[in-house]
Amino acid sequence: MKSFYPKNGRVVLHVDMNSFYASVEIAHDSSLQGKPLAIAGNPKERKGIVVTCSYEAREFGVKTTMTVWEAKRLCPDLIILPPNFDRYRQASREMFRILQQYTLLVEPVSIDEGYMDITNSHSLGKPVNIAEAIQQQLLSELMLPCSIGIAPNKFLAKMASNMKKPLGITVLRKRDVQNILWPLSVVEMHGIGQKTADKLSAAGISTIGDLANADIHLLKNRLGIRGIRLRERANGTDSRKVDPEAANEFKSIGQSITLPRDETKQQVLLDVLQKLSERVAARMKRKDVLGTVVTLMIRYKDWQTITRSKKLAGPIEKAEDTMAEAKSLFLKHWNGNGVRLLGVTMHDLIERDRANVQLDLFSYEQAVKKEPLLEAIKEIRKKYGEDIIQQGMKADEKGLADKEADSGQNF
DNA sequence: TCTGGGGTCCTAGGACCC
DNA sequence: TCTGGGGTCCTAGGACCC
Repeated sequence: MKSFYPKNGRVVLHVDMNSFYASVEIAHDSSLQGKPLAIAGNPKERKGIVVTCSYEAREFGVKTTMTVWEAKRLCPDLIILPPNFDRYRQASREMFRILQQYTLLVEPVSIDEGYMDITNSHSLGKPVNIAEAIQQQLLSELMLPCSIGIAPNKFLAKMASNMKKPLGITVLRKRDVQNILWPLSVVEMHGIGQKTADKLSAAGISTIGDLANADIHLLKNRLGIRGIRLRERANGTDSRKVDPEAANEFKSIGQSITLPRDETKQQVLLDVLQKLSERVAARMKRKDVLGTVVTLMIRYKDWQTITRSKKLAGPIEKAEDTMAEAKSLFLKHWNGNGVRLLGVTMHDLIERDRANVQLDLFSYEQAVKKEPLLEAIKEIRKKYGEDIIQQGMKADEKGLADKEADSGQNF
């Protein structure tokens, strides 16, 4: 019997939960079954946009990101529930636990979707049978429907899972790309939004097939390196590995909030900033990381949005430090106009263990300015032992000792 | 009554260094 | 004397996704 993908091919699944938040609510309260349901913020706090909705609601034309009043107009009987993220996170954990029963090569992408590499899971059966088993188990144990794409790489698996909803299973082989993918509009492609679609359209590229066969230099000119990559994807090529660790390597932690009304009072805004800083610091603490770049986001009442960031001399973790940086950015850049949204984000995160070493290197740099160099180096040695001191630092130590306390030195 | 909140990745210009 | 080019860091912002 021929294997599913011959010659070193891989078998990747993309599991995509169907209208996840709404499905979790229905699983939690069966009286919602079969009714038009939307998960949305409170319209009185002007956060009233639809985050997810049930398929019954979709039949009325209700869509994600629609305002609540718009959705209500289309579907007067629409049931609206506020999001319960703790409940969704719990359901998400249970869902990934099930996926991991099939293979440990599971890469969560978001709360409700993930990739699986089942290339070497022959013993579980054929890919389609594995997908069916996963879909059935999620449905019977969690009462949550999903769609699954089966393909030789992540991009095609993602495109495949999107083709049949709800409860679909779609196989997309590389040889199907021409027939199935190429006729579609470029905006259907994962990674292409309206802006990029407009740019492509201006260049005479409207279908995925056009993109697959477009001139490489033209794409490079218009879209940069993304253009090259998108063209490869349009040809069914994607070499990204399924990486179970990817979800743990997050790059930033931020909090933002849309204010109840456009706000011009400085003290009120600073109070909001304080709350945001506290929450960011709490999350950094929970994740055992420190941050070295802080970004402030201000959205004005006219929707104009600015971000202002600062690279710090050393990593920070405390709420008061985060607040101090956010506040100084705010006072420096706020133009006095009504503010609609404020956000605080920490980037360039490092794990606490490594951060401690870096903190001491930082204080070492400071110490260099005042103390004899070799003393400061000995201090650090004593604390961490020889091996933790980087090669470069040892090299620098020699040079520095010769020069005496040259405060311009940087590690 | 338009427009949430959490992210990632990429680009581009200026500073600075060699 | 009139003037290169590459690399990295920092900052701001755009595009996209769920």
